[in-house]
Amino acid sequence: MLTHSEENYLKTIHHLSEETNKSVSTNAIADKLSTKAASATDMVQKLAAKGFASYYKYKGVRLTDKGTKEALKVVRKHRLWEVFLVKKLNFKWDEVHEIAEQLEHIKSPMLIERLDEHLGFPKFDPHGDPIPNREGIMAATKQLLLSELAIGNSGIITAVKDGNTAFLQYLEKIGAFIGAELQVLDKVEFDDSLEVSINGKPAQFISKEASQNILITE
Amino acid sequence: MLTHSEENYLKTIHHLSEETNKSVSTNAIADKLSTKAASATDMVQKLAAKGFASYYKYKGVRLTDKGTKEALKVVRKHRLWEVFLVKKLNFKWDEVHEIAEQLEHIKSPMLIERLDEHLGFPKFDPHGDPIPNREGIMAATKQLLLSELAIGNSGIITAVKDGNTAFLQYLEKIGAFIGAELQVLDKVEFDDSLEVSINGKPAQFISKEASQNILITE
DNA sequence: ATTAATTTTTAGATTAAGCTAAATTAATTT
DNA sequence: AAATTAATTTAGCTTAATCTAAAAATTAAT
Repeated sequence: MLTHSEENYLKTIHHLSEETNKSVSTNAIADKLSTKAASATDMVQKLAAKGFASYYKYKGVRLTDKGTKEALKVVRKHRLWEVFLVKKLNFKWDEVHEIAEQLEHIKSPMLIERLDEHLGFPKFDPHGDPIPNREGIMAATKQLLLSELAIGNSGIITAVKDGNTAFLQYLEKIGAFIGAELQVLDKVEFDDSLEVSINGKPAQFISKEASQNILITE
Repeated sequence: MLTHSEENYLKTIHHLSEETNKSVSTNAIADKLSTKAASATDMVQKLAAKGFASYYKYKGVRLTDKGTKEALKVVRKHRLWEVFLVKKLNFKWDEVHEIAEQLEHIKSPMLIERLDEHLGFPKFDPHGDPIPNREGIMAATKQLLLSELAIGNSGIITAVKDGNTAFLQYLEKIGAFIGAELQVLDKVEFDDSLEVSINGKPAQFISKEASQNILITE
């Protein structure tokens, strides 16, 4: 059984190596966890001894498959709790991280499965990050801002960055629901607004500000 | 800020002295927490040093007002999470204790207030135990099933377990409203039905099934 | 390619929580 | 009331997670 601290280290190592797939330095870990390098070294050696990571002195760490699996379990819990806090308890998306940092360590496989069901098996958390499923598999697609989508390309709306009421009402008005397919038809040079079609419906214009607040996957 | 362990000790001391109002022995605490008396002694001294308890060697502990306040906060959290698990995640009432033991230590006053609201400000947990409010005040009595009430005793109807329409209509017909006073006059051995008076009205019979679906406080 | 600077590890303390075994105090029995 | 039993506390050890300071290895710079 993993301690809170072990889980935090696994999650951090996973996060730091996710993009690059390279081994992670103890200093980077210490920075991320606001602790000291000496502490990170200690823990990394412990995780390696338990088979969660492979580690060579002065060369950094990487997670083993076993370690990755555990890290993804924590990520899954963290992100599901974030969805709960936002969707059910009406927290703002930027208020939930610290509470989820605590909730992610609750140990009960049944709890997390029931929570997942209760939330309707969400695929993304309120920040747009994908939620790993029970097996640790998650949507591989990178999240983009609508504003980053090239002309002619299309994607599915997965989340909004700032979910303030006025913005959500605006989205509702133009039919831009979570899950809707959206294609960029053209960009207006003048104000960086986008001409888009939503679920094949007739074209609409979306302002630069709005397009930087809508998250999609290609 | 209290540690998990400190919170567990406060809760346990509170629980053990709740009925009798007498000081609690370190052995009783150790038993309840499945730990050793020596550990309980250590912690009790620490809690006393921090002003949460008053303790005299060989004489046992009692909580100070400050300690009681903290203990009740933990109890409030525990019981609200139990309601959440049963009402929202469909756990059975006897499956929730261990998960709530973990959830009760999550630190976020805002979280617990939002949860309370989300659950509709419940007054009792799924076991019938009263939930302290934000100020630590709670209904003095535990909820019982009507079927658990002894002959001659009376109580106030506070809730029903399964509130299906047919049952509520039946209750209405016999005048058994929430808040009504109900006295058990006799038990029928044959089918375990109860002869009761409701708000002093002429006697009625309530089936075993119905009596196991009505919650009362004495 | 040495030297200097930086990064990383090791060594040794510290704090919190727990344990066992021994010592002490309280309670019970004769 | 003294002796025995039981309850409680103290002393000293252990583990996990942290820290600081010193040592060692790596990287960068002249």
